[in-house]
Amino acid sequence: MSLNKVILIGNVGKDPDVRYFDSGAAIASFPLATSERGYTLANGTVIPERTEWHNIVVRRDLVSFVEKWVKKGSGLYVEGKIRTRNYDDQNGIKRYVTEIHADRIEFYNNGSRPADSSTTQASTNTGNNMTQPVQPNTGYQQGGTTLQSPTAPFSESNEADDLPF
Amino acid sequence: MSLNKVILIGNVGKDPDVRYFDSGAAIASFPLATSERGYTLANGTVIPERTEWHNIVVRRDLVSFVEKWVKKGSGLYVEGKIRTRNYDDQNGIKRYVTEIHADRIEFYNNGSRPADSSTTQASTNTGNNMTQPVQPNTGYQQGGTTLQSPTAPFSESNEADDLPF
Amino acid sequence: MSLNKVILIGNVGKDPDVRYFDSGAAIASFPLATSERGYTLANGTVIPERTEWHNIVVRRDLVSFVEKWVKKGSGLYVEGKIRTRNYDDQNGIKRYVTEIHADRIEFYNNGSRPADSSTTQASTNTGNNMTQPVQPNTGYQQGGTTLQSPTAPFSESNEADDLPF
Amino acid sequence: MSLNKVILIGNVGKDPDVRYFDSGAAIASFPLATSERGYTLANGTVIPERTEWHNIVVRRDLVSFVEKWVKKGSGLYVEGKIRTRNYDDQNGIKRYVTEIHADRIEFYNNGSRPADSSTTQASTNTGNNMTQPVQPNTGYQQGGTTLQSPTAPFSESNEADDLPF
DNA sequence: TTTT
DNA sequence: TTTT
Repeated sequence: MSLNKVILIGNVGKDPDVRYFDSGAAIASFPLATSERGYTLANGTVIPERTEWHNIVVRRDLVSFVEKWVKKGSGLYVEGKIRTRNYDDQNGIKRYVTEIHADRIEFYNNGSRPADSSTTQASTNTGNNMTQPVQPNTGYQQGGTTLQSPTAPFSESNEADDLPF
Repeated sequence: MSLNKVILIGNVGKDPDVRYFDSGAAIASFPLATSERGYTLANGTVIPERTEWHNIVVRRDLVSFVEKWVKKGSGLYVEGKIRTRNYDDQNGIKRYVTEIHADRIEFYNNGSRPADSSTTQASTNTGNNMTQPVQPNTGYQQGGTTLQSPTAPFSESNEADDLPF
Repeated sequence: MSLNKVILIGNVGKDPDVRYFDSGAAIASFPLATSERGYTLANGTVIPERTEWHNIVVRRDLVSFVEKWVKKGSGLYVEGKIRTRNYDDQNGIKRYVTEIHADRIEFYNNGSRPADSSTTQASTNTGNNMTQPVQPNTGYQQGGTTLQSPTAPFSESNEADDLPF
Repeated sequence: MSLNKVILIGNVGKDPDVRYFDSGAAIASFPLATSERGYTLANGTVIPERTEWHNIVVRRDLVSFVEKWVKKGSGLYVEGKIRTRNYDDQNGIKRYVTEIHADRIEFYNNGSRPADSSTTQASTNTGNNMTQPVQPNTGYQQGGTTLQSPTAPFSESNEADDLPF
């Protein structure tokens, strides 16, 4: 009986870092900022704006989407789960990093049109013989039965799960 | 083992309808629109934009917040649950209406400042000796106006925010 | 700027109804119950348990998963969006039905093992040369680039969107 | 334009740590485990069960609820937001800790009755002249103990539930 | 450190 | 390091 669900809307702090492995697996990562606006209490205390930075990690078929479309400054909707991994730093001390493993990423309109969870899947599932827009109509999500093709066996994606980042 | 959770971001279709009852109870309701943007398929088929209208229902202490701040056109973040009620129409036929009973409402910036789930509760808890902004800094959720009582001033809660634990 | 997101955990009220169309499109639907438990107020008033029924609608690649695994009584985690459609009843009166269009379905352990959003996608993305378990390890979700195969063109899935159920 | 939302269902790893400050502020914290079940890939690779530990932090009026009811082993539903804070360790090196600041906590039935987001608020708002159950009927959320004031008894809010609007 |  |  368990659920681990994260929903974020925020802005990308810098261009994604994308890495490919010999196994064929790939991983992308980038920082995403969410902000709480500041306010003033009744007693005059000023609570300043506060920005939270999230480490977004992307695997499998989401990687190519991120590599192609996500840039510094992009406004994104991200769904995923929390994962904390640990590693030993240069002093042999165990350190922890918490990341958001994304299952779904959508562009969250920078001023223009609305986005919706439904549209996303639809317009995503294209990208073939269609002329690509300068910005994607929508987003992307993990999943899909056909990922298990011989050229991208599922086990690889999961081996990547054990990589130290 | 049950969960019934709805998260919406959209725009208010018309000014809320607010009703008060002899019992002291109050209820507010208004339509909220969420939109999926349209797109064009690879084969040229045009899928038009689609707007979904949700009946938002508000009770208890959220009512006064809605009455005061929510207007036609307001951009809102709404959390709640789905409820379908039925009634007999003029022909004695049972009819069903599905509504979203809101547990939490926040203003979702119309172009200006960001909002965050945390800020909301804070700046909501106003209504005392504080000069009211023209638009609320934030939103509201079920429960909690009385946090800003003299015995538990809000600033204290926030001082705790800086404690190393 | 829009979001329409529903998260439900509940039990299936009866075996899914599955329909196939000449276009190749398919649709499955079933009722899902979520329950609020009853309680007694301080003044002695008894608030009884309340069950909410949701109309779950499933399309595309989720259909075969549902047809194969989902049964009356199944405990499910469902993510999706709200959609209200209308039709004219036998008296020519416009009637409305609100449905949850599922983007993701997972089995939510009936007493046994925990489920998690991540696991789900993983164990789902198999189903090839693997011997099938009596009950799936997990669930399923919409998406996947390769859905747009010639035998299941995307436009068909969307034509189904206009069907009266 | 920002959202930072976490939804967890899991089990408490040890009894909460509760601290009170001179200011009157209080804070509670405890670890919560979510688990992904293991599975076997088509190629025979065994992916073991994986447990994720979350640091839950609770403030304000949620603290007393946690102190009273939450124990090691408790099955909880937790809603909140992600926050990462940093501090300098004994070697003067900056370290980071990511925590989930809870806005809402509910008991998630250990085998028995269902829970629902609505019920929660209701049965929570007790703590007056009512005999307390051994385990709370439900959960709690930020804000709102004072709803059960004489001028706004909870039963009234619920009578409104039956009004045709 | 929890649960199944 | 992003956005407003």
